[in-house]
Amino acid sequence: MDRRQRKTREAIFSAFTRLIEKRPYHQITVQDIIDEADIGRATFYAHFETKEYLLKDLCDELFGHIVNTALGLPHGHEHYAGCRADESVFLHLLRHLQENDRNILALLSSQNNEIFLAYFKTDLKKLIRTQFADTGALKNSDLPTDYLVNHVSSSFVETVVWWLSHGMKEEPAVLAGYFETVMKTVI
Amino acid sequence: MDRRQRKTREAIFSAFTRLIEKRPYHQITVQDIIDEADIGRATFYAHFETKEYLLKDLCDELFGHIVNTALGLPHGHEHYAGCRADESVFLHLLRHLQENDRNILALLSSQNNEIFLAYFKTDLKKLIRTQFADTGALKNSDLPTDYLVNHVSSSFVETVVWWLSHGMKEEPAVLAGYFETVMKTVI
DNA sequence: CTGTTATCGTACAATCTGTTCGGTAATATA
DNA sequence: TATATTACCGAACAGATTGTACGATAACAG
Repeated sequence: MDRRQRKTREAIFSAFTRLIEKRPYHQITVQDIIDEADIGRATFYAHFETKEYLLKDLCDELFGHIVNTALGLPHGHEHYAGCRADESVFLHLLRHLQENDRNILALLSSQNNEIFLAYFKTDLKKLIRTQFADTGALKNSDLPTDYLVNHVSSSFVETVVWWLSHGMKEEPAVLAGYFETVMKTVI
Repeated sequence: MDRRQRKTREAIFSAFTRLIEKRPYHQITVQDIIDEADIGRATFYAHFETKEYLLKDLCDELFGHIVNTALGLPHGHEHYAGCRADESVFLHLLRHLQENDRNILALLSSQNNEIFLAYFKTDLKKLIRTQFADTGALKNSDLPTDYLVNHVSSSFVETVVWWLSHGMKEEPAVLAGYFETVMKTVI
């Protein structure tokens, strides 16, 4: 990839992130992004068809990375340093979030979180399915697997949101404890 | 309230509902609503400051009504006819949803559901708080009440969405059973 | 019957969108 | 280093949307 392309793409991501921390997603125009990134109009459209595709690409990068480390798969980067073999996937994810790669927490806790959370949940479902459902780690096998996978993923996302909205007062281990308590019937 | 005002307001709600069943919320313009409702431009803005306030008012009407019947409070209407005294609040809500007042299910299952679900969840939280948290019906009192209320509300909303996305194949009683199973640790 | 007011129709400036174009400069490659 | 490629710029464009303003009309309440 051309160095100019990389720089422009990064400038757009960066500008978009900066803006999304300030105001809701749907109040941000392509014009705003262009101004903030200080690039030409045509250049933006050469990179992203619409604002929505920009959002999608950013989320793919952010959540794809986090979920892949949880899968133990490399993603162009080394494995997360503070990882311990014996901790649960959920604690692992929480620790990773706490590191706040690329200000991911600001995005999830901003007024817009619904939009980012939808992408987060999608990636999380894949993780839960391969990590739990496919390995037979779910209790209540009389309930539909789809329902259980969805329940676990949604609940974890909601746990993270609750954590953020209260200022992340709890340690990751404590929060993981909360989550595992309410999930006792399922996992 | 002036009869003309009532008619216009209803025409706007109706047009908006019809549109939202066809395409995503953020792809609907005020212009579209004006055309569909067949009213003057200034008339729309005399009723709603923005599209977002229209959404809010509609949701207040829809979910406020449903949640209030669950609370046993009258809301300008008589109590839900098929109500049985011994059934759980959740089963009651599901039955009420199945009746599909004002095409509420179309809204919740449309591509945009996130927007409506946020309002649904807000109203549901109030219900859960007064119905369970304040009456001491929640187990795990060592976990923060906020966290538990949020968990129950979110999980119920997710259950409804899962139900809708699969064509509502299950009877309300069966679905309520699913929900109560995964909630066994909490309620 | 009379005063009030919701609506209409039209018009308006301001903004945003997505595309086009020729010119410039950075880049990859040989 | 020389050359061909390509990403970027900046300006311009039509089309659509937004929110507001106005007088005229007709429905409404008392």
